Amino acid sequence: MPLSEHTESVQDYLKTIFDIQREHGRVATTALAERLGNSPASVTGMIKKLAALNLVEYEPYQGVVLTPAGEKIALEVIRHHRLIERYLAEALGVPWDQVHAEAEKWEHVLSEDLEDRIDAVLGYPTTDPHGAPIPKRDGTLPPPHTTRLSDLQTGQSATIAEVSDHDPAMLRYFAELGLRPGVDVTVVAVAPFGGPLTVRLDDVEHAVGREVAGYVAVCDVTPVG
Amino acid sequence: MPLSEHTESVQDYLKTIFDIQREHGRVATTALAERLGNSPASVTGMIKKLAALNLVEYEPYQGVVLTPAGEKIALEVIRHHRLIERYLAEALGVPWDQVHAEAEKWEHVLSEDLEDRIDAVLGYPTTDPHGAPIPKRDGTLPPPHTTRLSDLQTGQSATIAEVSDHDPAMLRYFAELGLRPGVDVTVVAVAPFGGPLTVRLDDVEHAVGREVAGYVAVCDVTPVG
DNA sequence: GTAATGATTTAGGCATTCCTAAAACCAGTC
DNA sequence: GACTGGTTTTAGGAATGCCTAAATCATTAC
Repeated sequence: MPLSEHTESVQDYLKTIFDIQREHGRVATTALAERLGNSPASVTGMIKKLAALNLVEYEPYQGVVLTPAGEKIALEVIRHHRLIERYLAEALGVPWDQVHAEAEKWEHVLSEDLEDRIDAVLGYPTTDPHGAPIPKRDGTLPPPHTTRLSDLQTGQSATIAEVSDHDPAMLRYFAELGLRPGVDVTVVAVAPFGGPLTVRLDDVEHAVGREVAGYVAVCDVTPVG
Repeated sequence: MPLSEHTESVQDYLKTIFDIQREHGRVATTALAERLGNSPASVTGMIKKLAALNLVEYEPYQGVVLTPAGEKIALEVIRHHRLIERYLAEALGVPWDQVHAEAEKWEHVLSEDLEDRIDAVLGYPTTDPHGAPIPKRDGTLPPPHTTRLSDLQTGQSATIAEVSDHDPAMLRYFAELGLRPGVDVTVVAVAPFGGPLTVRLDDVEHAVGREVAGYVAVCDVTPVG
């Protein structure tokens, strides 16, 4: 039953299914294959194994959904991942845009005992360095953010709440811009049809009042005022 | 060439071969199999692979010796292992007799960057919590200790230098006795034929002057006076 | 010198997880 | 209702690393 009973592969599949499921509901084989960097054929094979373990519900050609058991494990893996990201950034000074890859490896070797120690040393944090919430030990996770930068009108202000860490290049881009969780921004201009927008960073060190443009619209935000 | 080019299995084999080689010179298949918990047949198979990679010299029926390339990797793995043990004990408060198992998993996922950060946070330590020396980045490692408790005469004093961590049960036993690196002891009695001996612990908290008997003779020591 | 004993290797298999190529399926278009 | 394009699954295979059982080797004892 515990996390450590499953292979790293299984853990990675469940974690990724959870991620996609939060965005799209049912998880298609191809979407999963793309995110994992495996071929669709391989994914089909593993899906059958997960279904046999009662970790996902699988209807051929219809994609998968996590069972409660699968979701429980996914949340444990994600908790490990985000706690470690936070720990690497805070205790070891790893730049926040580089912690993801490292955590990807460490999440699989973290014992429950060490998880508790790290959690305590950090003072029981609630988010990782990208702003994503850390699941509680009991599997509790707040609902996803509902507003993105692209939802704002020109002139509106907001606080960056969470930055996606799926694409390393985009993450580095955000880091260079100074666009990280906690930063206040104001929308200066919006391209038509939901294209790139320009924002003013209100209180970033070295960049007060600086304006940046580009594909920053995918950030989750908490609107201000 | 770098450590991460090799599988965890290969890393474990090289590390273990290095360990045994330090004690016994040439490494027999059976000795390796026992230490790794694998069957001798499996070990033969892997040895052939290591030989093909030029990491060991292998003469059938004659055991193996590490090549310079193999030794380099072994020392990197051991450096990872001991640095992590030290880190777990010092930064996360893991009891010193329990760090080994945890480090066994973590050693394989430590990047060079993180190795440097951990090394710096610890202030560039030279030994792990069992008293074993941490190889330097360039692969330097001091020669093994030459004196064991069992080499001492009744009445002689010494400082515990290193405690073997191969057997978890024995390690727990040492921890319970308070017999850890840095502790000063005096030999009170010696059984004949190199059997168990009795020592007085001179400066252990809660145990000043306490005497313990049993198989404590395997500890490495630095004789005093 | 030969025979027994223990160490080592070979032979044959199994589990995991991935791959490519080919077949099957599904949905939207004409 | 058949076609077509994209999605998904099946079929067949490869690499890794482990196992047991059976042969082979080396050494020690007599």
